[in-house]
Amino acid sequence: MSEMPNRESDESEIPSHRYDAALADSIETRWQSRWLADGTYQAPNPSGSLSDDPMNVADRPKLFVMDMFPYPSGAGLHVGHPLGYISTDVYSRFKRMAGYNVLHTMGFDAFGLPAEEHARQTGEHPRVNTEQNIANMRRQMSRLGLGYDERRSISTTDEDYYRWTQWIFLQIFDSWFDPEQNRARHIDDLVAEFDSGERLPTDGTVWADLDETSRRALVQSYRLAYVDDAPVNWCPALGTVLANEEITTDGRSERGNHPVYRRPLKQWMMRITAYADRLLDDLDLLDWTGSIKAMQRHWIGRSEGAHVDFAVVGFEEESIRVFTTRPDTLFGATYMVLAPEHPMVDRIMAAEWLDGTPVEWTGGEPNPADAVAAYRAKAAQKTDLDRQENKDKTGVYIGTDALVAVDGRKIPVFISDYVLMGYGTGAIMAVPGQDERDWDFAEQFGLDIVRTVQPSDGFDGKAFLGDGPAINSGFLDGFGVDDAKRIMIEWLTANGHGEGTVTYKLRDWLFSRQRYWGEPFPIVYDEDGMPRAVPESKLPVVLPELMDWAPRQLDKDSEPEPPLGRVDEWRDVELDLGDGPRTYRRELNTMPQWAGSCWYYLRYLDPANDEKLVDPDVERYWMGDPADGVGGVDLYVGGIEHAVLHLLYSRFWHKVLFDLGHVSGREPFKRLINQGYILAAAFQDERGVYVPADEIETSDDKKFTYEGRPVSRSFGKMGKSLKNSVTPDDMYVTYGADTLRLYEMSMGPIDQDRPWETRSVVGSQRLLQRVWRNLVDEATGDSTVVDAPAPDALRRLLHRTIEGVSADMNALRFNTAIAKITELNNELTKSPDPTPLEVADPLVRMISPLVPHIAEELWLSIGGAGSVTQVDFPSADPELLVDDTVELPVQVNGKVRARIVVATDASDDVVITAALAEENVAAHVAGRELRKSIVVPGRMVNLVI
RNA sequence: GCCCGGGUGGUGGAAUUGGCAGACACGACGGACUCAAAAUCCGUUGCUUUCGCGAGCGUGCGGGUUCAAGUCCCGCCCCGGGCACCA
Repeated sequence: MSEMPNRESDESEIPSHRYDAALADSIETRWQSRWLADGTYQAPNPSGSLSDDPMNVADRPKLFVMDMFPYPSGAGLHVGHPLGYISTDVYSRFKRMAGYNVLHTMGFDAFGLPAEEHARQTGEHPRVNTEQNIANMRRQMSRLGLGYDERRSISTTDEDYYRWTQWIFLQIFDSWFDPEQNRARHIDDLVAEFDSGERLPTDGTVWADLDETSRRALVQSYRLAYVDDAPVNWCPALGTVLANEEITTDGRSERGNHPVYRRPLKQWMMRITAYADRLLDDLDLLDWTGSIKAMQRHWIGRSEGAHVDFAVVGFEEESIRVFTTRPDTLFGATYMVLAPEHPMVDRIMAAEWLDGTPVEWTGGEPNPADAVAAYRAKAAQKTDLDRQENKDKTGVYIGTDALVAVDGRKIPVFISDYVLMGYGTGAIMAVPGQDERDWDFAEQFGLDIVRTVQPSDGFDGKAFLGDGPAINSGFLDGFGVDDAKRIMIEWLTANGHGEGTVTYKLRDWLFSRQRYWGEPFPIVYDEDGMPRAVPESKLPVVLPELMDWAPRQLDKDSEPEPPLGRVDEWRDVELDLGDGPRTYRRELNTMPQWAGSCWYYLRYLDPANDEKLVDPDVERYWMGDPADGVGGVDLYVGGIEHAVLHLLYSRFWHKVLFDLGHVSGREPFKRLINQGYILAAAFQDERGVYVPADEIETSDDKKFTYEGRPVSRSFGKMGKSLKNSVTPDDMYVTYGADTLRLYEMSMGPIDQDRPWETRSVVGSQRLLQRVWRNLVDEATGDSTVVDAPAPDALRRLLHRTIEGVSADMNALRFNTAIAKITELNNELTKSPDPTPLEVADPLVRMISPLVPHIAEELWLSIGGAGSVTQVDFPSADPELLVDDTVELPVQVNGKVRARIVVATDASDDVVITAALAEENVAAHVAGRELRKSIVVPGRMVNLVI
């Protein structure tokens, strides 16, 4: 205590050892230094470099608790950011005290666009700024008392880290997906199977007849990471291509809201579609919320149905393949639609309109070719937003008809933009009777509408989507939808006109970016332009220093140009890949920001290992779960915004690593919680411009003004854009970090959004002040705790509190845990007697996960040994949880009329007799006959008259 | 349109299995202490009614099941989030 600042009162009469912000500050900073020096939060590994104390592992169960790591932004934290971090910190501390070996650390997702944009503005290299920001965030987090194992912290931009990101890429590159075994295997296995003839190439080529270059090209086409010349989302303003997931629904970039154009480009892709079923099915194994599972299921978009082939009249060798979920409605198909950009359109459109072609089918053009060209031009001009807002059906006939195999009918073929090239086969059979979109189109173009399912009685809509007996459907008539589907698929298969199949909305993952600040690919190209892996021994492929790194400002029609192409001496490299030293050209794209965040949890486990990604023993210990073989991080907390991107990519990589034997379980994150956001009042002036929320004046009649002018109030996510941020530093100055932690945890359930109210923070400070005052003399700073037995009632309350707080903390219900602690402390406050050690000791242990600094100080004060972060959490004596007597509410006809106190083990008769003896009960019964009486032991009595 | 959440005092929220609705806190009001203020401590605080005891009403709305419903069932309304011409 000697180093405590002397704040003896002069005129003011504030006691010198009152728990206020200044005292909190001195306690907090002192303990933070101490924890750092002592390595208080270090978690031992079972083996390897962090296995300093193997016995600590041997006799304790493990728990791996993780937050979604942040991007090290330059703006610093506001009080909304650490909500999740405090939750995991409290939970980790509680579990550590409950006997677990807890791994909890924090890293930084530091590659990505904002660092480049900052560098573009300042001329400073991204690495300089990134490292400053990381240092600043580390400082802010440690000031909050977040207990991390700092030895395990990583940044995705560390060479020692991205070396392994590149290594994983090579594992994926050197793999293919075996559909029979439903798993990834090494690419050499594929070559061996081709060599032996055990497997035949799916493209119909004969392996033995291929030369070396063709063989290599064939193998490329099987890899899980492959180069594809595919239509991509090109964003000239950002100078890069973007993944589908990074595009908003109105066709703009999620970052910066810039226009995005579709264009074909050679890009790296990841074959995530191969894992669609496993990504879908294994969701059932996870303890995640329903909504996030629903989002992933929807994103994967599995849909069962059939492929059906339609012969094209006049083109013997062509057939149109469609995907449908309703093969049972084939008898009701009255026309077909191809996507406007479907490659078959040019081959099968007619030269001339047939006589009698309705003029509205021709788009007013003299021949099909002109109609198609005009329609395509018009469709290309529509933005995705137009298509969403205006769902009127448009299209043109291409002059050609197709044959419905099942009954030989001839039906016209249209193109229309309501059919999307990117889903199914880009072509549909249109069944207006059972599809609303087809109905609209058929009405628009005067096409036949045939119902093939009998609508239910009273149905007065258009297309009927429900179940019912098939009609107008030949051999299907009378069957329900499910049976009819099955029978039709059997017929299609038997007659060679199609087969049952499954389609997904999930697309392969576009994996390359034209950026500087990202992981370089460990790939070089030979003179044939074929990608070759850089040998493992040459990793990492280090990102070259580059001052002219900024992306060019490009226009819509320009070629994307990767910044790394400007470093000539890096671009060309001499390597020996087994056939002598040769010159190769490096891959110049970099990986997307998702790459580093796909696997960081694994590196936390064994951050210094330079032999392996992670030692298998260490991985099994922290990730393993012998019970179900699923494995994974025990608790992962982060924002809902990563519901499909990060969490789907990460699961995909983990499954590949699992298939290849590098990890022991099938899933990376066993339990996931999405924390809510902190909302705060935001104010807009009459122009709608946000004004600083901390300069608003509130008049007596609840009107808000800014600089004398009226403003309107709303609530939104705290942040810069709404000008409603509150910084943690302000809170430290006024209250201290423990108060801030306590307030954030007491606001409500962890997964719920909550409005910030600075004026309410004082309630949390008062609790800490009362706890302090119940244990410490404010004038002298000495402990007032006495070693005397607690009164029986207090002892029983203590044990009930211990029981409740343990249960709440286990279930991450920190708000109710705090309420229970408050109740116990209120009893101490009311009591004129000094606090017995019997109560003070467990009280300090109980508050320690929530408010570790003041807990350490009080622990020292009451004579506790060591750090309170490492002692046992108190446990309740079961005998003290039951009382001899219990107070029961007495209801008459369901309304409470009195309360009685009876023995806990009183018989029903005794309870009813006691209830009837109550004056107010007797008055309500009023001599009427008791028809029924219900006694719920320990809860209540209900008398029915 | 479809799929997830949610709706409880002036405010944030509590009620783990159908069993005392409103724990705990903020705010407000009253009191003690003080020359005074702050801080602290004590008390009141869902609405209506009553001097009081008490009584009536009350968990978005309308029905239902039950001795008993915030909780279960049916039908709606509103708010938030996600997806959306996905065949």
